[in-house]
Amino acid sequence: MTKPRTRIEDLRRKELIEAAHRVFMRDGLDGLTTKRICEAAGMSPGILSYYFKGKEDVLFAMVRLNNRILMAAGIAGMARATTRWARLEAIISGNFPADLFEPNVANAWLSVCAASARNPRYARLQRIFYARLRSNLASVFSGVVASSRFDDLVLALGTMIDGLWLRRASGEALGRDDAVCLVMNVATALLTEEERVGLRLESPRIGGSGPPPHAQPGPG
Amino acid sequence: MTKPRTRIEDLRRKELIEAAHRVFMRDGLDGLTTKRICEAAGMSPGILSYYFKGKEDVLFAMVRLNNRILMAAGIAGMARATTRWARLEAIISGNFPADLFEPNVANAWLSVCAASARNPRYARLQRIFYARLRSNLASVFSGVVASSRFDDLVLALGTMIDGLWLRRASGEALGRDDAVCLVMNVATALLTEEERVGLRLESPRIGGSGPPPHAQPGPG
DNA sequence: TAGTTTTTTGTATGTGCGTTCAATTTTTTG
DNA sequence: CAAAAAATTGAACGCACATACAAAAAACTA
Repeated sequence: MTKPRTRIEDLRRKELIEAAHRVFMRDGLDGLTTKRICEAAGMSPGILSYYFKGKEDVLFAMVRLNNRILMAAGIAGMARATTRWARLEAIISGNFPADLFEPNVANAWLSVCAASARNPRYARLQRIFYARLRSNLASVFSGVVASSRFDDLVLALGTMIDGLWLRRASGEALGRDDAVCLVMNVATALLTEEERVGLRLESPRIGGSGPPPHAQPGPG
Repeated sequence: MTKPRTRIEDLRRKELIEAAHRVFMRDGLDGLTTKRICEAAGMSPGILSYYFKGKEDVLFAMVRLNNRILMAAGIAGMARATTRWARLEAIISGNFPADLFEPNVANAWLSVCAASARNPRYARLQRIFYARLRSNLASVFSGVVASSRFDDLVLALGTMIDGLWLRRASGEALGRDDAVCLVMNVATALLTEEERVGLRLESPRIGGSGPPPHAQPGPG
């Protein structure tokens, strides 16, 4: 045993991370200061360095929380999917959670994207997300779409999802339903008639050796 | 007459803006400080406020320069296009200039996107760019593609271009040629056979009442 | 309750930033 | 060339930030 962590320690950590997340959503990555975080948590400014090594630590934990929230929001629809096509719809739909696909959230995510170019830890989180999307789509397409075309398909859908989030950050872009619709249209157009039939007819293998049926909401 | 601008004044302005652009590309938006800008221009730190009202002014001018560079890089291919299809290819291709579709440039652009959520001036520049892409695509599709489908088409292509730039910022994404190829594939898939034939056969109206044949490279 | 540890506070410190400005150098003018 | 104007310098200022830390408060223990 190295450390006997107290309950209060974990609690304060969580409170600070959640406070950071609130400030992050409200003021963006630039407006995120230690003082504001502590203020939002109802604590004294010095408390942060007692529970964290520094600001970077809180930031990283906060981005992870953000990712977890985005992911959790998307899982719901997956369970009800009984065909591959429905599963595809659930994945796409899960990438645009109704209450999260909003300008401020999108902009926050965008800031992290921009920052991850010079921050390996963020870049790693992002890679994990992309990999999960790919894995989810693989569970839909494998056996129906030729593997040679699979890469392009994943890339096109993923890129489009990213682009829609990016535009959402500007505030004047498509809303959730239109975004889902657009991606589904593109997916439909990219598939052959034969493939579309295959996706509609076959039942998905649930609980098999394939990847877990987790939605992959939000691009980062 | 309000101001008798000297030659040296315009020259220094230009030098500072270009220096800012270099620093911007090298250190990102966060690493862009007045000191570094002046240093890159080979001048003293105080010079900046002599030629500009403040840092924000240089920043804005720099983003405009960045846009102008991106635009200029894409015009080339347009002139040689003789069919609508070739024009479409030129527009898409022009959105990924060979020497500019690089991680650092993409990341710089991404920073501006993120910042434009809280900066009306940046947002305005971005809107102009989107409008121009739409206008360019309109000159390709009008008369061949039903206007009811035009919006979706523009949106899909524009979003995909944005997404590819976003991913390019991470450094591990598609290169220029693959990006162009992917967007063209999507464009092909979204068009009907009839429309594709129409685009290939008809000659584009150049110098007509349509929009100018300017490429629209880079999303912002 | 008295002693000990844990937790919280508020202030202090150092750093880097944008900006200002009087002094200095360079250029222009008569 | 001398006087005036323009251009440039480099140091100084105020500010906001992340962080450190001694003092105070609270919680726990025996």
